Amino acid sequence: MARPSKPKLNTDIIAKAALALVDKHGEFTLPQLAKALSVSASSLYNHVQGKDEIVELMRGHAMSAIKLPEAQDGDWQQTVRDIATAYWDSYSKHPRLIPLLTSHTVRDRTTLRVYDALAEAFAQAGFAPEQRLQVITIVDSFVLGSALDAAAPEQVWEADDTSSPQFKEALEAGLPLAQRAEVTFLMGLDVILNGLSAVPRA
Amino acid sequence: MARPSKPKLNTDIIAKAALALVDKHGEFTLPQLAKALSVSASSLYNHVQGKDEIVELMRGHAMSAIKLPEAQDGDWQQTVRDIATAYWDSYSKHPRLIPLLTSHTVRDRTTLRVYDALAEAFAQAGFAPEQRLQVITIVDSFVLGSALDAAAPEQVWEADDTSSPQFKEALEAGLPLAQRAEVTFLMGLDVILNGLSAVPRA
DNA sequence: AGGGTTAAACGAATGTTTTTCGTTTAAGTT
DNA sequence: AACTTAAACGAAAAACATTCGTTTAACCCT
Repeated sequence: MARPSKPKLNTDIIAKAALALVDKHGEFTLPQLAKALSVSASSLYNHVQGKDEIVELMRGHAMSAIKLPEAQDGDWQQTVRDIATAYWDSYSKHPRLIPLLTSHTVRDRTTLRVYDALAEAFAQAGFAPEQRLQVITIVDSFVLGSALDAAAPEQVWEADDTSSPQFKEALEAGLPLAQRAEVTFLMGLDVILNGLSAVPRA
Repeated sequence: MARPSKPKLNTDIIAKAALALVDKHGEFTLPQLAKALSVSASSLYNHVQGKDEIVELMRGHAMSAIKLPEAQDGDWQQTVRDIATAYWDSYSKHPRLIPLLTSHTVRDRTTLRVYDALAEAFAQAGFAPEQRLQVITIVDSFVLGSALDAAAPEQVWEADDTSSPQFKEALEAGLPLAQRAEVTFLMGLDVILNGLSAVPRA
């Protein structure tokens, strides 16, 4: 087939199809993707540089859902909570994508806007520039780590005979998986926000 | 060549060589690894099931350095800090390994012992079993997220013209990369420990 | 001591996967 | 109308993970 009247592909179509594969199987290959799009694998290279770029596109797609709260004068804690939650929500809609993202550094604009918004909120909270990068990193690390945790299936922690009773007890008392990740994330976020409010401003 | 008088390989040798490759390049392939060991790729299969098992071996190798503090009666915060720091130290010695680990669930004993130790400390701190799993997860998520942050090269956050002034300011004021990751981790850990101490015990 | 089984290397071969290249032809541009 | 660019394709190259059959040393057992 030669050039079609209407292009069959564009980066958006590619990203969406790849994301569907990752959601379902936790990974994707170019032949798979090409098949899902009824296209030859080599055709993909008319739109992307290679597989890595497709991963980046998926990040952008997953992150595009982020609705950042507009800057508020009032409660910086609530603002940070809103940003971090929106961030986490986007990640956790596609948990199996996250492992693919971690090998790659961020260049996606939507993602970078999150840091902008956090920087503004923390500036408003009175953190000096030197501290600002640190507290942003702390929140970012926690969000990412929590999302990874959400990605891992329940059997992450398999206690065995040698495990401490305190650990086994905790495992048995744990919430059902469905809520666990989100509830724990929200609790951890509160813990961090609480802790941050006690940090002396340089 | 037939069977050699002295085996050229064992799982330890393989893990160490693979880890060296990952430290240097962020990934590894069996041909690469075989070459580094002056061995044919197929020979590796006499010692491991496949590539996945090599990743698990690397996890074990990286984690084997963890020195858990023996249970202390006194200060649970210090105990948790010691555990989390030891955990983070092990991870961050091989930052580029982490992305490879995140797609895999944990079965390594050394790693599981960390959760045992955390469970004991939090039990001592008065957290009920239902809360215990949550606070463990919070700390675990933060450690993992921070280690990932350490893996990302400095250009993680590349401000551009559209970035907020508060963010650019923060980037410029940031610590040099060498210390940044560790200092920020320790600060975040303190923030979390502080926040946790304020959580009402169920 | 000898005979049989296991272990550990190899090279060759298989089946994927990622990527490149040349070809075709439609769309857009001057 | 001619030229350039864009978007599909198939063929094929390059790299990877893995399997298999072969060789021979080491180990175990009468």
